[in-house]
Amino acid sequence: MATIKDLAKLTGLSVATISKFMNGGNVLEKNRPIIQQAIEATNYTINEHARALKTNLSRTVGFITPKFSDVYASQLASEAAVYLREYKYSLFVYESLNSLEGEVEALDFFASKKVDAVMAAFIGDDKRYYQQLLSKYRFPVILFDKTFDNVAGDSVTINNLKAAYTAVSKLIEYGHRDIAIVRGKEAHFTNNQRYLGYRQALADHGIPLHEDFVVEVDYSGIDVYENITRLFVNSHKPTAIFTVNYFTTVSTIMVLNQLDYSIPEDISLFGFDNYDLFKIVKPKPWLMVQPMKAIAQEGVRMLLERIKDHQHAPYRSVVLESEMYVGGSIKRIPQVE
Amino acid sequence: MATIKDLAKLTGLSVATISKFMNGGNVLEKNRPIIQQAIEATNYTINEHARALKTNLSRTVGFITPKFSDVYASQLASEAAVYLREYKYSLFVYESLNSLEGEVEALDFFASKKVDAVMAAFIGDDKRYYQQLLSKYRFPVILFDKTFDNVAGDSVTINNLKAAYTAVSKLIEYGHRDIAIVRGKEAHFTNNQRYLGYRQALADHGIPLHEDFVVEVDYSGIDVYENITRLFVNSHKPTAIFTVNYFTTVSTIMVLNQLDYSIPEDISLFGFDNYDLFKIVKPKPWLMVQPMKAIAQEGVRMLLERIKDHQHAPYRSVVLESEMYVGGSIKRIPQVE
DNA sequence: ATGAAAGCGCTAACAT
DNA sequence: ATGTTAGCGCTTTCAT
Repeated sequence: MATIKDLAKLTGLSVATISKFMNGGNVLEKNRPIIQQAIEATNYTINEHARALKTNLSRTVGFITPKFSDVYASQLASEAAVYLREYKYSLFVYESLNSLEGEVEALDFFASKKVDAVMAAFIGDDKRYYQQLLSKYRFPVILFDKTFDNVAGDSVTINNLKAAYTAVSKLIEYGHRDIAIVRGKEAHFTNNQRYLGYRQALADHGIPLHEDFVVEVDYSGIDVYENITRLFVNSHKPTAIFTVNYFTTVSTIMVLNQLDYSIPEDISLFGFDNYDLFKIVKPKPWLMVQPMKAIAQEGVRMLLERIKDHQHAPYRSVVLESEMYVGGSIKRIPQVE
Repeated sequence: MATIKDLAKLTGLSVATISKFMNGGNVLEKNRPIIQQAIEATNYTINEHARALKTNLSRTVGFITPKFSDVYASQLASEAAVYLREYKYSLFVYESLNSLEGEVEALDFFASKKVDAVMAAFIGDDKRYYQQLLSKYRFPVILFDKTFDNVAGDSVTINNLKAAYTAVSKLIEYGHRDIAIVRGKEAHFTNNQRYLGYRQALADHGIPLHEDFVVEVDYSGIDVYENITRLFVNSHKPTAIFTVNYFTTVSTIMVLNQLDYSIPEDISLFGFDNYDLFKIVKPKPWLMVQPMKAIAQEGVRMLLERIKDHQHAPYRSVVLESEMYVGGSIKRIPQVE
C-alpha cells in the first residue's frame, strides 16, 4: 500500500507538501499535477487510521438502528449520509437488534472506533438509564424519534401527539365517530404519544373512547390479521381506522383488502409515514408524514456543531411538525343531527 | 480519553503488559483485576485507529448496498454482522444509491478506511468493468446476488434460473398453463435469470410464451397497478402469476387484493423471497426463499479466509439453492385432456 | 511474566 | 511554498 512517503519519493517533494496537497493547502501550481500523477500511479488513498490517530477526529458518525429493516431509521440514515458526505463524514451503522444490550455494544464499538458523534434511535424509554449510560461516553449523541427531556443529548423529534390529533380530527371532520386505532403492543414513546393524540382528539370532540376499538398488534405481524378481523365481529363496528406507523398502516390495508372491505366505501383510513408501497395503493391513503429530510438535516447540523464546539452547552431539542398527505381513503359521512 | 499509558501509570505496570492483557496474552492472575479496575475507572476503550495503524488490520468489513431499504441487502447485512461479530469484525455499510458512481465512492471510502474486505451487491452487470475496477483495490471483495464468472472476486449466489424454473413448474403441475410473470424493468442478472427460468419451464412443458403475460414494472412502484391491471383486460387472462422478487410479490398481492381478485380462487400466485409482510398475508403465498443465513455464512467464511491467506488463490463461487415454502396461494386446475 | 523502545502513516508546528 | 521533525496510541521484538 502506498503511503505519503512513497509519494514524496516519487515526486521529489516532502511528506509535508504532499500532506498539504491532500488537505487542500497551498501547493505550487506546477507541483499539483505531479502529485496527482503519483497518486494515480500508486492508487494511493489516505490512511484514515493514521489521520484519525493524529488529529483525534475520525470523520465518522455512528448510527444505531434497531434493525436494518426499520423504515424510519433506514430513511433517516440514508438522508443523513447525504448531508454528512458534504462535510466528508461517513456513517457507521450498527444494528441493536431491538435490545438494550445491542445498544450498549454499539456504543462501546463506536467508542473504540473513536467516532466523532453518534446518531441513535434507541428502543427504551427510561430517561435515567440513558442519561447514565451516555455519560460514560465522550462523544455527543443526537437522539431521534424520541427525546429524554434534553437530559442525555440533543434530540430531533416530531410532535407525535399533535400529528395523531390532526389525523383523528380529520376523520371526525369527515363525520366519523366510530374510529379505531391500530397501534403497537409496546409502550414506546412514539406509540404512546400517538395514542394520546388519538384519545385527546376523541375527547375534544365529545366522543367516548371505545375499548374494543383499540387494537394492539405485535410488530412481528403474527396477530395483525386476527386482531383487525376482530374489529368487525361485534355489531358496533368502526367506520374509520387510524394507524400509527408504517407497519400498522401497510398491514391494515393488506388485511382490509383481504377481508374485502373497500377503502373508503366500507371503511375509512388515516395512516402514518410514507414509503414505497404507498405508491401502489389505490386509493392513495391519507397520511401523516414525517419530514425525514428535515429531521436528518437538523440532526446533522446539531451534530456538527457539537463536534466543533465540544462544549457542554445545554442540550437542545428540535421538534418538527409532520405533513398531512391528502388521499382518497376517507369517506364523508353525513352528520346526523 | 484514557490510553494504555494512563492505565500503565494507574496500575504501575508497563504499557506492554496492558496491551497483552487487552489481547488475551499471558498476565499474572493477580494483575488482572488491577488492570480491569483501572479500565473501568477510566472508561477505557482501545483506540482502534492506533491498533489498525500498527497491525495493518482494521477488523472492519465494508458492505455496499444499493439502498438501505433493499430487502435482500439489509437481511444479508444483518446476518453477516452476526457472524462477523464472532470474529470481532464489524460492518461499514455504504449506500451506493443504485449508481455506479456511488459504488466507486464506496470502494474509495473503504480503501481509505483500510477495511480488510468488502461485501458487495453491485448493480451493474458488466464483468470487465468490475474486473478492472476491483483490480485497483487491494482488499478482497466478496460478491453477492450476482457473480462475474469468478473473475473479479469470490461470490455467493443462488441458482436463480432453477428457482424460477421450480416455481413455474409447480404452477404447471397444478394445472396452470396461462402463467404471467411480473418482473423488473431493468435487465439485471437475477431478474433476467429468473425470467429465463420462467421461459424454460414453459418451454419444457410445451407451453408457448405469451408476450402479454410478461409484465415489467418499475421498482419505484408507479406503474405496478396499471401494468398488473392490464393483464386482465384481454379475453385471454392468466390463471396464475409468478413474481420474481419481494417487491413484485408484495405489490402484486396488494394490487390483486384491490382489484378484488381472490387468491387462489380467482388467480394463483407463486412469489419470491420471504419478509415481514408475508406473515400477514392470507392465504400464505407459495414462495421461493433464498437461504439468507447460509448466504451470509458462506460469504463471511470466504471473506475471513481471504483476509487470512491474502493469497491470490483462484476465485471461488458458491451457488446455493433456494427453498420452496408451501403456501395456499395456488388453486389446482383440473387437467383438460 | 514484564518492560523498554521502535515504528505504523499521518499532521502540524516550526524553520527555511 | 516547502522541508524537518515530533508524536498521536498501539503492538511487537527483544531483553530481562
